[in-house]
Amino acid sequence: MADAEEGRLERLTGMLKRRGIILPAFEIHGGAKGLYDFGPVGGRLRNKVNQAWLNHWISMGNIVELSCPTITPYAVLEASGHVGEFSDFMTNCNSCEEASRADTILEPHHPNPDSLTKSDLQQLLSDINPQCPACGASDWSPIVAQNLMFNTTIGAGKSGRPGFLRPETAQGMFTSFSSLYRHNRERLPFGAVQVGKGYRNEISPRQGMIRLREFNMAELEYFIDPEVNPEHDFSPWSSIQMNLLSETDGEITMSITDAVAKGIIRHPTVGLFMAKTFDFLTNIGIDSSKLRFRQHQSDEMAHYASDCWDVEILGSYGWVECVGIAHRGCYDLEAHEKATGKTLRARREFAQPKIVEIDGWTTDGATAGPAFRALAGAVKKAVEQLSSNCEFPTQVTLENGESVTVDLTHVKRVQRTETISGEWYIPHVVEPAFGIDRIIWHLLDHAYDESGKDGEEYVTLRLSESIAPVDYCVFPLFEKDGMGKLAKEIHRSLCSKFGTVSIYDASGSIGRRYARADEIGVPICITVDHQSLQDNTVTLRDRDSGKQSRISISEL
RNA sequence: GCGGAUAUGGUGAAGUGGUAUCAUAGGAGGUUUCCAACCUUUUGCCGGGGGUUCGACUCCCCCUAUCCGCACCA
Repeated sequence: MADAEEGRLERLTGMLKRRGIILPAFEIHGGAKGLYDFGPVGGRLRNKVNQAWLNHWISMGNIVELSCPTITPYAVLEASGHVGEFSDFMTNCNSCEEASRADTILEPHHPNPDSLTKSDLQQLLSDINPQCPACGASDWSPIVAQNLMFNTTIGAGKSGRPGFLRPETAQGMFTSFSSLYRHNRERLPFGAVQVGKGYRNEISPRQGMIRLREFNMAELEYFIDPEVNPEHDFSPWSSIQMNLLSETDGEITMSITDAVAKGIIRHPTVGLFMAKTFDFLTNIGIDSSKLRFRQHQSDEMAHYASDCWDVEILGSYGWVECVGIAHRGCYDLEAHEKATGKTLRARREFAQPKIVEIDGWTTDGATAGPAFRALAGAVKKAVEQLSSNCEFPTQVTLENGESVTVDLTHVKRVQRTETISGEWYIPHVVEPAFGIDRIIWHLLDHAYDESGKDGEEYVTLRLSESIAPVDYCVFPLFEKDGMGKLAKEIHRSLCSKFGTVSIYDASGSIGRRYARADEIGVPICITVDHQSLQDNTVTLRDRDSGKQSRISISEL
């Protein structure tokens, strides 16, 4: 990176701190790695970005907002695969306090200890009781899962259950599937969104806002029927050329519309969310020339995913992944189904009901029960597999390999016609996942303009009006002669409007006040001057053009 | 986690074994009829903990944080 660029990064970081936008957290106690504050200006900025994001998706009409806990029971993240995929099992030597990976110290005693569950690993550790590689003792503390998730205990003492701070917001939306399904009148497609905190105990957070231990994320889970070919209207994006980095075609410039038509984007719904993500990011002020979609390589994707595109944004740290849009198949709902035994499915009605002739056998509980006792259940399963022309008595083989003789007194003929009107299936999910902090970083990076006027050093933060943290600054040209009083009245009246933030500033020269406002990206400055006292008008000064216009106070 | 560098007002920097200088910013007052002007005045700093020393911001050790490589990044 060029030296000039590095200097810019330092000046930008300094400005963000000085102006109360983004600051290292807990700094008076020495700070904490990977944790940042959004300050008096940044807090509002973050909130507006979150709101813009929520509104963007909820306006689709079939997407609802959820808010799930950040504290998550162990079982939930075990089902999702995070415990297994995301952890190392650690144990401490009780003699020398040295921490070791349980699978590593058991390697000589098991072909693949990495594949064991926690309890199996604990069992093996207790059985073998290997020597500590550091001190030679054989005294190990119980195995604990240690991974990128922050673990905690839900409840106190012996009744406490293990849990984690969530590493993503998605799982709460999967576990709420039944409620979502009912709310949406059992009709797909529908989606759920959630903005909130996620936590990952990164080994080494870096690059300021880019890798955090506690971060703001925003995820959308969009549930679809895999057998329905969606007909999305891509016409709004047909003439917008996007930068695509395709797995097969490399770097190309093409509209989303064409990329879906050509199959480069493998699923139309993934394409739709890519297009809508592009709209969102450019609407809030990301420079579209510094935005690209990068398709995951097949070996880079999770095994269950069929297509995944990252949105990468170019900023002071190079190209950074800020959004991931993944087709996750039925992986997540299926995983929670398996773990809980609950049904997480949607119903699909057939165009024509299927008529099924059932002709076979089942057991007669009154006779088979006493006859087979504990085996009766298995016998019933086996009998129901028999063909309709079976003759009794007959030998059936049970699940456990045992063979029993079943005669006619144990069974009943089943003959009926069933009409099956539909079937239950596990919906597929398309998941756009946004790193809000990274997006905010790039908004600031792209908006930060030091070009100034006449070559002087002058900073303007050219934030989009939709996310600017402060909407107005109100200045009296001078505080005397009643200008201060009138300006304060205007300021209070603006603040009382829902969702509007105004700053009153009477300190320093007018030029200095404009400069302060420009540095935090205030789009409009309102100045009360002598004429205001005569005719109740004020000047509006536009941040980006510097142009002034005069309007009546009542029109504000 | 490994290697290297760094840590001084809000920000950016200078400096010293005897408590600190500069620029800028902030507050108050004055001046000023619209883009960091000027005058007066004022506020505020040696990351934390140990050690050496009569005395440590300065030297040594540990910790924390920041930056740069490497490793890690579902």
